[in-house]
Amino acid sequence: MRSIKPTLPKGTRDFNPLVMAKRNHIVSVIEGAFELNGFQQIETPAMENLTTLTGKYGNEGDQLLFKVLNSGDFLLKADRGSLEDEDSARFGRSITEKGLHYDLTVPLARFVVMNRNDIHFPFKRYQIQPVWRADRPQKGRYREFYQCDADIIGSDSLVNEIELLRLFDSIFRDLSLDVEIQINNRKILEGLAIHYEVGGRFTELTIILDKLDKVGIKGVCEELERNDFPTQMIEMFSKDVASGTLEGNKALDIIEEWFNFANIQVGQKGVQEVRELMSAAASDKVKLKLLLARGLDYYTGCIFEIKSMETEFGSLGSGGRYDDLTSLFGLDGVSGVGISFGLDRIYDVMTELDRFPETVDDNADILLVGFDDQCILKSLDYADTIRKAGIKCEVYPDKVKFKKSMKYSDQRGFKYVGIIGEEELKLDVIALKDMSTGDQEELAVSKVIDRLKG
RNA sequence: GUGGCUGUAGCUCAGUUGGUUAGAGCACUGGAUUGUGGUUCCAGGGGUCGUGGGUUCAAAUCCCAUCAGUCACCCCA
Repeated sequence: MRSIKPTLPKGTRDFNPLVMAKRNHIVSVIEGAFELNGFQQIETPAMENLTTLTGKYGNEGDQLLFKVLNSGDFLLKADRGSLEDEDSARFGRSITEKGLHYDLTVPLARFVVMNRNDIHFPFKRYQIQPVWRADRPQKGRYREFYQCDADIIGSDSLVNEIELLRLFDSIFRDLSLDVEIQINNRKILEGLAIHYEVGGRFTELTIILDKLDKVGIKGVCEELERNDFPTQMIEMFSKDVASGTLEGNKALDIIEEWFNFANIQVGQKGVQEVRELMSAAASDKVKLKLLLARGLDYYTGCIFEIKSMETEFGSLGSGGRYDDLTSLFGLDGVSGVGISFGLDRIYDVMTELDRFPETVDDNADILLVGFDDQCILKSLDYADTIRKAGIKCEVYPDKVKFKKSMKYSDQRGFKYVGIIGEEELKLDVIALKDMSTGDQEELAVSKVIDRLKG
């Protein structure tokens, strides 16, 4: 038979046992903190209807959705006209109605609306699941990756933002990662857009402004020009950058003055919120970054972003408040705020910095090896006894050359091997070999347990 | 969607100005050692040289196309 070359879809990965042990370590830290803070776990399907997913992430986002071909004879409902017109988007819509979820927040909104009668608000939920994006993969970017989300729905108190900031802080502390928690507020960005007299294009504007650190003032102005922002506005902006009004601690005061002067109320509200948050955050990790614009389209208030202080990497987490997400599904007046941890990037950073505890990949403590069928069966009995004492125990199932089972136990990293041969069987003992020293001793099973527990 | 780099054994890679039967390390199997792992020694299996075309007496090597991977941009966790 001709064999098929084994391959993985682009941007996906297998996780071997060692990798899983490390990933589980991260998940258990995050999950433990979520639980301690009273978040309750939910899970939603890998697939959602495209009507649920599309139009929530902006144009770019919609293009990055993985779509699932309709089952059965999908050509029956296919829009043949669009095929003739070579309109892939329209044709695609006619043969797909499901897609893999792009994040966990939109499914949450759908969940909340569908289950509103059974939910007690404020609803604190957490969710740890893979998400899929049809992006070009590169370092730290995958097409399938895990997000660990904690959200609070149905409360617009800033206390929630404060709690989530603390959660960010404590989790990254527990993972021994030094990060900066950058915060900003979309309302300030909106105010800035009004100040620069392009109120309707504030997301677009602020995404460009956000690149100031990266491409400099010249690069930003060029991009503003390319996107047809008014020349007057660009001049005003470069003047603001030159005078330093958009950076540093004084910036907030100056921007507030603009907002007061022109009576830009959104902006004033944003400044007020950020002030409150900064003073309550009680962590030196939290940094105000006035031009921070990143995050999905649906954010309306505070936005958060996690940057590693120790390595160059994309963001390790993000979050923000969204006021209107559930209204898209017909439920008004339910505001939510949430944060998300990027498991895969945290893994990559921790691997690069070698931050995993030694103990993450601890294997079973003892392997039992029998020489013949009778010995192997007897070792199953021993194994039961040993496991009842809370010791991880495995039985080698095959009758093979002893050397081979020894090699296996060495490779798997067992601390002890329990050998059961004819002699041992007769005396009802196990020849217990300490794999690190090579020492061997014949002991009754109860003594073996004592030894391993001690 | 745009650009750079790379495709040779399961993995990591070497392969000279194009030249006979394409190599190494690791991994795997067997043996030295039939009741003892890690070290060592010996032997063995394993290849459409990404794919298709072209140049040539001759292509892993040169040219073209294509596919795949990867990195960067865009955007994002």
